[in-house]
Amino acid sequence: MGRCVLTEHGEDHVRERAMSRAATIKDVARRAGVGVATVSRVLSGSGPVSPATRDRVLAAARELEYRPSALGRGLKTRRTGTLGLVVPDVTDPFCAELAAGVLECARTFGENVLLDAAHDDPEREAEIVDRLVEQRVDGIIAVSAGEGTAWEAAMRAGVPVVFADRAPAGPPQAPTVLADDAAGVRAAVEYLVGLGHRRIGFLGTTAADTGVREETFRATLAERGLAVREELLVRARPQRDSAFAAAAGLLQSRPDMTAVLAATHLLGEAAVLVARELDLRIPADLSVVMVDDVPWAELCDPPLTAVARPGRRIGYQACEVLLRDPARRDRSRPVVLAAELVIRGSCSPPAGLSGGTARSARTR
Amino acid sequence: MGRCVLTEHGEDHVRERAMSRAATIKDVARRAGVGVATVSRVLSGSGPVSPATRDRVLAAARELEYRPSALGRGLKTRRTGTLGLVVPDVTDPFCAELAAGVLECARTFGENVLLDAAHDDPEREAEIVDRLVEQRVDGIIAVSAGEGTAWEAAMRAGVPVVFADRAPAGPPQAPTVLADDAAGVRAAVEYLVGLGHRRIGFLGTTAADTGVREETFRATLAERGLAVREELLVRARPQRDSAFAAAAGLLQSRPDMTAVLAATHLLGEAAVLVARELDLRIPADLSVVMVDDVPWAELCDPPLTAVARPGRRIGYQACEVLLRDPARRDRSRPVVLAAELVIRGSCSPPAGLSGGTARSARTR
DNA sequence: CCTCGGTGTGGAATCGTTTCCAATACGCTC
DNA sequence: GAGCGTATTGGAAACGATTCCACACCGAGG
Repeated sequence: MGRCVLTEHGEDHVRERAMSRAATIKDVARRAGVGVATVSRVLSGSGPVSPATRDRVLAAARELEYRPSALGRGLKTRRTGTLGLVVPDVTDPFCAELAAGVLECARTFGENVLLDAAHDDPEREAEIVDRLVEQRVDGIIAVSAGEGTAWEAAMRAGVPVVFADRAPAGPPQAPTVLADDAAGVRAAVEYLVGLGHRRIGFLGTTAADTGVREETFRATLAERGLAVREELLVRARPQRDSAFAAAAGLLQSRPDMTAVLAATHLLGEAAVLVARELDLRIPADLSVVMVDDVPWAELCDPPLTAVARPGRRIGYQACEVLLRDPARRDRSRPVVLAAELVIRGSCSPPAGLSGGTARSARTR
Repeated sequence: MGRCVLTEHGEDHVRERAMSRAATIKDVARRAGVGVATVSRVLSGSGPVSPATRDRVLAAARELEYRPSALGRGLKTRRTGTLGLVVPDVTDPFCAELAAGVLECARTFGENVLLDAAHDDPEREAEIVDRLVEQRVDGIIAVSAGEGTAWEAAMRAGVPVVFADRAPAGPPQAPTVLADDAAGVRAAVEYLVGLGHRRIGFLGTTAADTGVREETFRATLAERGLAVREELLVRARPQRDSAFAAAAGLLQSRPDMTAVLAATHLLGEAAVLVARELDLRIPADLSVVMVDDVPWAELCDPPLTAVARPGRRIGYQACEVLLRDPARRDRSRPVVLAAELVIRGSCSPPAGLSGGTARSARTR
């Protein structure tokens, strides 16, 4: 038939593609000599089909390289097989880990994931949600920054929402999956206090998400009979430069502080870098604990003690809550996943206790 | 009208949502007393509409909280406003950075991004591509692991593909955006040689993507008149444990090696950790350079000298190539973005030259 | 011989948009 | 006042799937 039998198949494809566009179910039906309904039945595995017809349809589909269109299907079935994931920032290791969890779980359900980053901007977040609704996603998983209004709109539009890692303050009633930040911070503070620290600093953010961390910090100190010294609590905006400024301010002006708890890995990074700049040795001059056990914690010298929050599992579970058993989704309180204090080398008893050298915080 | 004027609006919404499902263009048309065509014209801004009608339609749309369905629109226009992004692993800082670039650019074009991770598994990659084609994405950006066959299928199906960061070996002819790995590695090797190093190790991977790095490593050594010593070249699989094993093997068995180039940040991490374990001081006993300037490079002690590859810009550009001017996309050679050697504190002249202390590589 | 209950099968409606095309009305010019 | 271009507008046909419903066929039971 063709001049070159070996490449005939390939030529076929090229010609078909080049001329008409992608094959539709109608093309398959025609080629197999059956009706579209039958093709649909074969491909979706529903309804009775005789083995002979099935084979013909399957063959036709293969020959045409037929791929059902998610658009056509979604229009009819009202499901897109896609869900939305909104995070503050993909390059944040914690968010990335969470996203990996979502991806992993979504995959087991055969769902796709539409990702976007809101950069802690409520307005941008609202716009993203709008677009996700427009895409008719089957659900949204959100590490939310803004207030609830955007999410309320989504839920009104019939799109289920699950919050991950951060519980929004506002009214939107939606299932939530969180890390047990309180327990983590409590463990960290108690660890420091147990080592003998009395003047412990706190680096937090103005964003809502470190709120419980700060509260727990205060509460634990109080429980242990230690006064909370307001001048040791500093808050930064969630940007890198702001974190630095905050850390610099705290470390420079409080020479009697012997330990610091960074409520965020960005703040932990800032603390480490500023300490190095100020020639403060960790842990001899300053003990450091950080929330979020990002990969570099172990690479630091000394390796950083940190509160490990299970980002991947949070993402996985959030996705599971969203997709499994949507009926039971609405009632039920937040899922809380354990956080764990990973003790490494960045904390020691304070200088006075251990007999270490007096600290030298020269401001060059 | 309502018993409580203040909440009437809200009740309206609830009732409408609870009963019927989301408003369609037909609902808007009816409410505004116009035809669907007119609504479409108003909302998409095409065609002439009288100001009065426009206002009525806009009002109706607002009252109904109407959101056009991307499904219906996509079916008709053959564009989904969504593109696919396939990376090896979202939690990898470089991939995350690249993804952020894609997100950023896609946003300026009003496109959504469907993300998935192939985990360096060609089979999985093929499956992902299949799903993206089924979703009828407008294009795919790929940091590909597998051979070209999956990508060929996508392109046959009419989905444009752009490769980012890695050029696939196979036949699939598609635009590509790369970092100038060769220049980066060359700069790194020359830097080490310039410092006086003669016995330089290389940690690479079995994956194809470090191929040019190894070649350039060899070539640069040769140019500088240095023999390439095969026993100093080690390759690991792209998993963490394999990287460790490779680093351990190299550092332990080659006590005369004075510097090492890690072709990957995972390998750099392994090198640093193994060196610490072996009580090798960096840079006194061993100089270390790594490809990919991940955030922790600066946090290391000493901070790591690294080849910075512009992940974000690669992603941004890949997306731009995909979306802007699709005609000119096909011809034209790969876009190559500069990589830069960022010199920090992990390299110094070898011990023999600088008069440093003799190294003590005890294997405890 | 005639119903009856299945089994396969195809036609046609439907999902929510865009867009072509025809129809209407309006303001001019001649 | 007729003719005509132009500004608006609505109806209807796609787009590509699923699915309801009707129909044909066939062996069994009355």
